[in-house]
Amino acid sequence: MDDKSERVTIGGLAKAAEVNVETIRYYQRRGLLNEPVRPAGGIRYYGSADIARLVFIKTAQKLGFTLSEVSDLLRLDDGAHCVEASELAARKLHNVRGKIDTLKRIEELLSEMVTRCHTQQETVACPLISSLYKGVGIL
Amino acid sequence: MDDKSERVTIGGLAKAAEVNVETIRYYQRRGLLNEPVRPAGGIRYYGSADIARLVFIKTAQKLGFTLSEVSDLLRLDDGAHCVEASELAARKLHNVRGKIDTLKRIEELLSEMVTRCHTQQETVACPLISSLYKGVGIL
DNA sequence: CTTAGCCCCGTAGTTAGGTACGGAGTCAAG
DNA sequence: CTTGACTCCGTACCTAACTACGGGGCTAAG
Repeated sequence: MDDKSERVTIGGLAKAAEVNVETIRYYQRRGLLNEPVRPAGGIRYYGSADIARLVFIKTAQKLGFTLSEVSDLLRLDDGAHCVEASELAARKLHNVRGKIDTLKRIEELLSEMVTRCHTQQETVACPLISSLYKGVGIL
Repeated sequence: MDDKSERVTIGGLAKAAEVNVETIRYYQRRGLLNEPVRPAGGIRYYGSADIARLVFIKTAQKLGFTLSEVSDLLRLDDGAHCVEASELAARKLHNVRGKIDTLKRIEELLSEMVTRCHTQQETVACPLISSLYKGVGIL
């Protein structure tokens, strides 16, 4: 049980979680990660729970949660708030679906413009530039 | 030909293009819109070309172009650079498709998590929270 | 015991795209 | 000719999530 993942310095924690040292401090200032007690003029030591917490944060971020939402999720991590947590995720999911729809519409528009530029037959002006001046309807 | 869209003040231009006056000034500072000459201690007047330019900027932005890309597009608007413009759009399209793929993957993950929380049968811990601690593979 | 390499802490800067503020000058209606 | 709305200009502030810097202290290896 002499695990090296216990008793690491902030630099070791940063390496283990693949984040910047400054990022860790930033998370501490934001209250996402707590600062271990500092032994009177010494340095702070971190353990595997801190690494796990950083993994949690990074994962949630990858899924599109903001740091303030990550705070909320961490507060809901007490074994009694699964419903609230999943509601938060459901809202995020809704939000993600909206973004997908918007991006699909953009994809349509862009690919049509690119195609028209490519198959430029009789056209005088650049179809892409003209479209931008004309504006796009739904968006 | 006494069109009101000629000779409008910056406030009128802002109203016509539905942007903030400060935004117009910001675009001028960024070189996206030029400042008409100011008649010695008087005020500047704008015309329909300026409105068109703002429409162009807003449309390009909606399609996901950054203001610096919008600058590029405006520079390519001389009737001789359709190819370059469409290449820029093609890169953006590629980029949009990448974003869609990522978001679809996120959608999958989130909806699975939400479902597992909802149909929580024998599980002890919240499936969502557990997943966040475990991390997600591809992303 | 020295010294290189960390750690601590506070503050400031970065990117993107604006938004806000404030004092001085100007324009147009009444 | 006054008054109220608007313009001009510079500078500062905003969000989000970091990233950088710098002076001073501590720690571990040789």
